Amino acid sequence: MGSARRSTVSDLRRGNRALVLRALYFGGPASRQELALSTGLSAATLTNVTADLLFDGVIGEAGHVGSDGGRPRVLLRVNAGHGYALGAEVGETHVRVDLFDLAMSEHGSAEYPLPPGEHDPALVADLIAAGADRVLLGLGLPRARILGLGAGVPGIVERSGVVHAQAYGWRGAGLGGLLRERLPYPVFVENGAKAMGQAELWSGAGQGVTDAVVVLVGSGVGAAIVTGRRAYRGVGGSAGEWGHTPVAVGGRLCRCGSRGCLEAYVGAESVIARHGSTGDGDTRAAFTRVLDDPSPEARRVVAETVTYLGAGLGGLVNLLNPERIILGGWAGLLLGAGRLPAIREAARAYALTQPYEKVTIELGRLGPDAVTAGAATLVVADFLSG
Amino acid sequence: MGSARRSTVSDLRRGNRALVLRALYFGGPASRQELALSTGLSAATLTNVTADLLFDGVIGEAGHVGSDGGRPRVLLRVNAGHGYALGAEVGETHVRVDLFDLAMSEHGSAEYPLPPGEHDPALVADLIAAGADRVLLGLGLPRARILGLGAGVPGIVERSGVVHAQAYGWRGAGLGGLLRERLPYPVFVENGAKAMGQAELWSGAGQGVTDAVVVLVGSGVGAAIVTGRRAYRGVGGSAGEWGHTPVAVGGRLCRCGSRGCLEAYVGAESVIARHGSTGDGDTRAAFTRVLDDPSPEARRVVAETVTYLGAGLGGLVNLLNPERIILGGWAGLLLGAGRLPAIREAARAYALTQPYEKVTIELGRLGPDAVTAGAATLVVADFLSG
DNA sequence: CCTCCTTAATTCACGCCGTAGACTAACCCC
DNA sequence: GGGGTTAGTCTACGGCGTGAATTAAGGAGG
Repeated sequence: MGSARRSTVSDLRRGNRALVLRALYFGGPASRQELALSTGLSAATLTNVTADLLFDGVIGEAGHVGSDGGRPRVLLRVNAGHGYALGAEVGETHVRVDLFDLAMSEHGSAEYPLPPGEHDPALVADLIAAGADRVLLGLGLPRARILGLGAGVPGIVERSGVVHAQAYGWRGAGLGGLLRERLPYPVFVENGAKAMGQAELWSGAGQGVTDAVVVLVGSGVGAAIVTGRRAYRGVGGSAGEWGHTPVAVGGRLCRCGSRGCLEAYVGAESVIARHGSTGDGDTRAAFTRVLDDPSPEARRVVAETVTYLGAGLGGLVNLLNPERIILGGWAGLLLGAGRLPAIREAARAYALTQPYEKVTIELGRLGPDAVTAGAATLVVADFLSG
Repeated sequence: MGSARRSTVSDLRRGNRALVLRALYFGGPASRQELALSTGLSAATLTNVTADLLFDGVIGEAGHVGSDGGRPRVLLRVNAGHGYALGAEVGETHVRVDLFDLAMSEHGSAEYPLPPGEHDPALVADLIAAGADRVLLGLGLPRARILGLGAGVPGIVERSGVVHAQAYGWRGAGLGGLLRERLPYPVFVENGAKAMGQAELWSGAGQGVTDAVVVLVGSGVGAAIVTGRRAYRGVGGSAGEWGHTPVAVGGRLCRCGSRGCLEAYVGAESVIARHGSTGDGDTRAAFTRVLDDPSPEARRVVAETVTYLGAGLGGLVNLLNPERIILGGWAGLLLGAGRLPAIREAARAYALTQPYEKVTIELGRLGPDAVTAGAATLVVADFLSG
């Protein structure tokens, strides 16, 4: 953030409107009275602002609340159906688009397969646009109700929506621009893992928390650093590349070419390889086999994985002093399902006492639509701040 | 940051006033014309706001600038002498207070020794207050010109000014409160390393940069993560504990009790110990001897140190994707003086290409008053934002 | 049923703000 | 010294949030 701009007197209104809206969105139903307290605005202003929001249908009344001899307070809440956000996921083999309302409830889904190895940006944009059209078809939503579309993609996303993803051959693919040409509503593009991390804070294991790190363990290892409920991007949009943090200088060779990366110890494929399993194509099944294998050799590999993961987490706790760490990603969830206490213990061993006491380490709670939900939160975040 | 509050219409003025002031402070002298462009405010508002600032003496005119046939532009600049900030440093053996003007030029200094091993918070607060009084004595500054005092202290500082520093036996020392009881102007307390990091961005090797990591290598190893020109604190104020990031799981024993911490390879004492020097008390001299020792054994130790430091830096680059990394701390400066290219090369080897291309790794530029200067920037930052 | 009390929400007059557009100031060139 | 050009100021206007007064909506007590 360079310089927060606030200039005209009507920006003031916009800002206060957003302030009230956010208070209602994240703080649940509340009366004008409570809102005045939590936002610091005067009762008079609250009447004005809420009148605006009510008129626009953004919020609605939600019953009264008892009185001790005075006029009862009218509860207000965000009208979940006032706006809808589209969330898209660009995966290895498919493109998927989900429709969410403001409460992040899903209202429709569309999925198209991608031809193997084919990730032409224009084709991807076409499929996303087609999915958006299809998912909206039949619902009869006026266009004004569609707040926008967020897309979660692999690789590094610059601020403008330009994407770099080696695996897809994208070197500066202008996906944001391509989507904006095709869609009549605002478009947001973000790295899928970062979007997912934001989703965990909005509707998963990080509800109520504003600063956290969401750790994603799959074949690769990554992290989404979330501050102020928003994914931290860094200067080029690549912040959160956690997998290639050196945890054993001169250690195991990593697929990135370096040595001793965290991913070379904790990534699913490394675990499988260290166990000596043959890659039969189904990484997930192989990983589960390692976890369930009772042989001492397998137990050693798993224990080592837990140790390295804990070391990595300890480093994160020390460096970032987050309020919560959320372990996710398919391998992370499988590993954490039975071994979360051991992971916590390993993290404690490598973290300093002070910051470790402030953090809670939890498992991610979001299902398979985490990426699309996260992408949709980009849209909702924009709606809530402007 | 939870929720940015902006409510009344006069907060709007305060915000715009601060916006203009910051533009002038960080952007150097500028005409109203240029300010209108850079802040987005209208020319009329700029006249109003600058008239206010001129009236208060916060800014002043700084000559005219040529014209190509039109009215010449009047340059405005911050009046460095309008306000003064006190910066205090609480060291192992002394307490020091420096006085800075808004341009961060030093205008006076006072230093008191601390009795060996004696760090009673009330005593420290007394000495800081005495130092502040002494440094102000004779300058005849009206109290309104003193914007406040910032204190850089060891350990973990909570938001309220409560300090935890094991080495000093401070467990929740209420230094902020103690200072506020003694001083008639605002008080800010922050970890010394974080304050120093902020200083490097304001007047050192990070000028013009808003997001950077300042790495401090001495006997201990730490980092100050600076985003938006402010030190990142984390949830409990302990963010930036970089020294105990595991870089060699199961490796060398660290004084923190864990194994394989970065500090156990890069910290000055570790370097000296690996070289086999005897600790003759003067760590600095011993460290320099290792650096200058031409023996193959010493060269190996130094090369190893560079490698581990590079690995750590690579991890930071990947995780945080900063715009700049500034290497500081006495040992960091000594090491970097001759070996910065090697350190950069080592960092490149452990960082991913994309984020490494966005970062520049530089040596810190601030001298011995870095901590007091940094502490004073806390005061100035407050002045500039409100 | 009516009155009094309490609390929530609204209305109203006021002062302040930023802006557009008209206007003045200050300089250059010829 | 007149025309041209650009910087900065002045004025009228509409919008905002606020405090104080006012209205709305219920409970308690008789």
